[in-house]
Amino acid sequence: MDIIIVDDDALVSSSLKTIIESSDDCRVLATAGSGEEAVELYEANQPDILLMDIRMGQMSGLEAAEQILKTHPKAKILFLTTFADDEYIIRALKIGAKGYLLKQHYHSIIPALNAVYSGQNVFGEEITTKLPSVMSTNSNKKDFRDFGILDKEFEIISLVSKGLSNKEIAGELFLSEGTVRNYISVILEKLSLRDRTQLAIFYFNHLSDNKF
Amino acid sequence: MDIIIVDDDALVSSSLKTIIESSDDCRVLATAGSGEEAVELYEANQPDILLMDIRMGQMSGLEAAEQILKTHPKAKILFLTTFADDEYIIRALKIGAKGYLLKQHYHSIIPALNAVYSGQNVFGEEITTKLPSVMSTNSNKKDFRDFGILDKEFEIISLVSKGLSNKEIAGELFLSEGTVRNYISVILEKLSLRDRTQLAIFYFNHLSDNKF
DNA sequence: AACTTAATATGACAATTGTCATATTCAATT
DNA sequence: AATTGAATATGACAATTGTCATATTAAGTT
Repeated sequence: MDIIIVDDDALVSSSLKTIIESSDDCRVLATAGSGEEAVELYEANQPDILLMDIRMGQMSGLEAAEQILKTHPKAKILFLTTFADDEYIIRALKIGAKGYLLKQHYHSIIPALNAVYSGQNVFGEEITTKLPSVMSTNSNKKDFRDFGILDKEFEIISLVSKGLSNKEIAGELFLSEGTVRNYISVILEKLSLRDRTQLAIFYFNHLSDNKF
Repeated sequence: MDIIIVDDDALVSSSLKTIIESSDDCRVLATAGSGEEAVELYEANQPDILLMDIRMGQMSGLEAAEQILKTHPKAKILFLTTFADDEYIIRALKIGAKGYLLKQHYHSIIPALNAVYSGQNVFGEEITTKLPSVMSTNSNKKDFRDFGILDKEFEIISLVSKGLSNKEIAGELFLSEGTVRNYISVILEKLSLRDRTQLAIFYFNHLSDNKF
């Protein structure tokens, strides 16, 4: 299958090229260094797959993709980036990209290309867990520890996230209401949040311990 | 890589087996015909990938997956079905499945398996186009309508669930702060909730726990 | 024109919430 | 015994929130 690689870092695109051409049935038709160039090269070469970085100079990969898909709705565009950014995922999906990989996993690039070529959509491991409204099954307060959240604080967070008021939480944990308020105050500070509602939302976005 | 196939239709699983074993690096360790059997076989064989139908006799593929992932969080489970149903997508993602394919595409099964094996998540063509809508706020409207929630109210709910204050919501929707308060008051009444935090929780619960 | 309805707004009010500075208690450490 | 440091508490305060009763306005409808 024919592939075009787009990345503003020439080192990246050339090593990608090496990796990809190590597979018999992959050919790299060209490499581009910008979104504008990507559009041109796509027109000229009509590759099976366009493998493109998202963050680039002036025209982002997303914009380039949008433009290409406008004239070639069947184009298979696969994004490749270092970060798993929620905004990007959603936008990439909306635009109609065939997937979104992380650069780190170079050994999984070839299988991903094949899957896309055969009509599938492919997403890097970390992606699925980040989809809004979708939470991974493995619960962990490790995430919270990363923010310096203590066990007791975590307990309070999970009660807030069940919808309890301060008074109710106090009753539940045999603390005074004021103490609970203090805890929450500290928690919000640590997580740079403003109020208990944002806290609950944060909890739901980071955890899946949810049984109500 | 080692694979176990689960489908209550023996014809399907045997033809899948044939397809998969046509690839040199795939071995089918076993085939199961029910969710219960799938759990047992997984325990016994620890395959690299479990390829499983969603709709089956009494224990659905989703339930079986949930159970397996409880004890084997790293299990790679790939669903395979005839329908692209929103509910299923959400549920499968939430559980932690590695993907979701459509039975129609025989030729793309092997590439998909390879991609999953190498750590990617794979979704059939039709899936991705649905994902954005599934993730977007629109998808839940229906659920909320069941509670008599109007469009305008839903808009406010989703802003509350993003962590905005009344003032911010007012700014966003060009309403007065008081009006927003009134709206929320009505919403809480309709959903029998007490405050905005419970509302956000309710919202998130309906996103992720969307019906079994 | 008169009537009705939906959407929006206001003001008053109490309750809850979050912040902060300052205790108190108790256990561990020196 | 004295000191330290956590966990917990208190009170004062402002801001936010939720409730409610009551306008106002614009858009239909009769």
